Amino acid sequence: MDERKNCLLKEIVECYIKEVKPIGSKHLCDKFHCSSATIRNEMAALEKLGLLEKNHVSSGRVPSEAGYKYYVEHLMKPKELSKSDMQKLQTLFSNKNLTVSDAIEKCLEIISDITNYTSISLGEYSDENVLRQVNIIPLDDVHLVALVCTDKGIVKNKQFSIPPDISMMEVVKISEIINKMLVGTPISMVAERLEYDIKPIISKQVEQYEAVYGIFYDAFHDFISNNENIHVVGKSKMLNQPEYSEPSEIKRLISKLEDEEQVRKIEKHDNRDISIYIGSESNFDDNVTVVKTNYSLGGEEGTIAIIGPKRMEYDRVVAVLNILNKWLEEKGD
Amino acid sequence: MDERKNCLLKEIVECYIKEVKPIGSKHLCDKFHCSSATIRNEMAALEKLGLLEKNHVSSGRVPSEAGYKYYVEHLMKPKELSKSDMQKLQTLFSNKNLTVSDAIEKCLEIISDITNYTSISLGEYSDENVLRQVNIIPLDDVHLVALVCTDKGIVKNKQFSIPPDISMMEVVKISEIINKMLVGTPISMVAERLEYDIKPIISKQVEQYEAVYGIFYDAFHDFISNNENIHVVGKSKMLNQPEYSEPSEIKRLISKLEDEEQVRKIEKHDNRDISIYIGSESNFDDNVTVVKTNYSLGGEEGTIAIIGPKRMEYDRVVAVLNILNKWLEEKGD
DNA sequence: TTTAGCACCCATTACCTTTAAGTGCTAACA
DNA sequence: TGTTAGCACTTAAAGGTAATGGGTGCTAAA
Repeated sequence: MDERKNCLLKEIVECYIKEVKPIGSKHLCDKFHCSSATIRNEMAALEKLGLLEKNHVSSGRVPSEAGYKYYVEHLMKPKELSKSDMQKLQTLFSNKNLTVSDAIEKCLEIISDITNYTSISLGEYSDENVLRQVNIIPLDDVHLVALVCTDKGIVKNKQFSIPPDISMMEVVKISEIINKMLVGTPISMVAERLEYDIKPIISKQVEQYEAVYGIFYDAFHDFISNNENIHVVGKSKMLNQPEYSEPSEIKRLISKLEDEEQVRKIEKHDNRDISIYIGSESNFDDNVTVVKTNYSLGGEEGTIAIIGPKRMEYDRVVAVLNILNKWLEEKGD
Repeated sequence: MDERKNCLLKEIVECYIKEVKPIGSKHLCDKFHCSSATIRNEMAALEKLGLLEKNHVSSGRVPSEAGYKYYVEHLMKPKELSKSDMQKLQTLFSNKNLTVSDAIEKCLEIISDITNYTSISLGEYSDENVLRQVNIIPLDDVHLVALVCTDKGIVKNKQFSIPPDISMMEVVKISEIINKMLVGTPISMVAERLEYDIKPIISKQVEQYEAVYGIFYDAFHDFISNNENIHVVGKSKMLNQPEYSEPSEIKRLISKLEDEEQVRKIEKHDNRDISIYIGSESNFDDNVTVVKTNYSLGGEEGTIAIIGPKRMEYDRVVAVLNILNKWLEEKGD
């Protein structure tokens, strides 16, 4: 890989990203001040290295997966964002009063808007959340709302109807015991401590303790199990990409994006770097690239991912995520 | 419209729904014990009545919008559901412990599953919800969670940071005033009473009352303005319909289904009947039919709508909604 | 009122040809 | 030794033509 091959590959990748057509040797003569034959020789070499591909024997060249990878790792430089893109980001940054989940949602919308790709978030409450308090709010004789609140301000509520042989007072009493003993426990540990620390105590003090225990178990369990916040924004954006001109391809992709199980295959990222997973590396679909980064914000942490075609505008996407990352970091601490 | 024309139209509509191909006269000879020429005469008559259409001069017939309408109003009979469909519904009905929004969501999933069409819900909290209590839960010196709870068990929470010159105690004090005065007020009226009944009082008792007032205003405002619960389930189901074989059509539809503003054009229905809006009547897209019904469940009321192609299996859809309706009614009261 | 017969219509398909874009290879050149 | 011109070759895409098949409306006779 000499200097000229690097330049050539860079040119071919970037040109292909723009034009979506296989690149022929003639198109590059001018830029490289040489004849098409010379370019062809170089291209043949790049193909031998596995960085370029042909669709058929006499077609122009297209970057291979390895070619894209080499490009993002060695050749690409993040791009300056346009004025209008920066403005859109500013509207997000200036909005101070968003809740965590709204901020992330808004984030995704803006990403989708300025990149024209699909964006997703995979979030969950972090272990920084410790139990702050449990409230029982009676609605009437048989209905109550159980409220679980963490010190990071995440609040979940669940409604219950209690069996007729249990008095509301007993439930409230137990909530008080929990408040005394479990406050400060990381939210992920609460279920366990409920079982081993609380259950033995209430089994002595309360008659129908199994039923009452169930209420609290459910309330916490709900907190934990609804822990996964998955959002997918801009599903239809991908359809504007020229690679989705075949109905069958469109259906395949849209169905995948609709299917939470499939989306969950995009695993969480584990650091703040921006990582790029191309095609088969994406773990989601061989025809897309997934770009990921991490966030940690107000007791929730997770991954933001952008899904685009393999010929994604990597330089812009990385630039957007860089800026977003900086913002999330400031906001997170 | 004599008896035979009715039969013929019914046959054509139902056949077209199954086959998705224009129906020619020959296909109906056997069933009607007459020659194709006779059928052709009748078809020409039905076309003159505006109930059938031709794609081009020598093609078979296709039901017109008016034809579908006549069919659903005069000819269609709700179908018996299959065993497996009934079983799927049973899994929904047997699940007792669902919250309102989960129940509706589940409902939509099952509808989409058994009809293979897209289903949506447009819900909002009903005026049956009256304010039950407001809680202020301090998180630390400057952060608090405001909690609004209605007697139907709908609970919303919102986190605030309070300005440094306001003490937490003042906020709590005002929450007590609100609890004394506003409990029992329909949730839609709270903002108004807050302005006219509460504000004058606290303006005397609290120094920085504007800021504190803002907190409660925001908390309630959020309750009201996040009032619209829109869910769309099974967007990709429509893509399995043979009418969506053109990329441009697919994009158009998916983009519409993704766009909340567009979906909102499907207006709320106002009674428990099942109503059918075909094509241009749908207010959403000329190429689809929207079937609507109403629900009222645990303090939330709204509309469930099914979006399918105009050649929807009306008889099955109506049957499903009939059963669902019955269940929602039982559960609602 | 129903039917057979016939002329006619047109979307779809298959097949063929042309065109344009591009390649690899060879041999000559600097 | 790297570069280039020239040439034979490949292929997808576009265009043109013809055949096919499913359908119609109309007329005239039963």
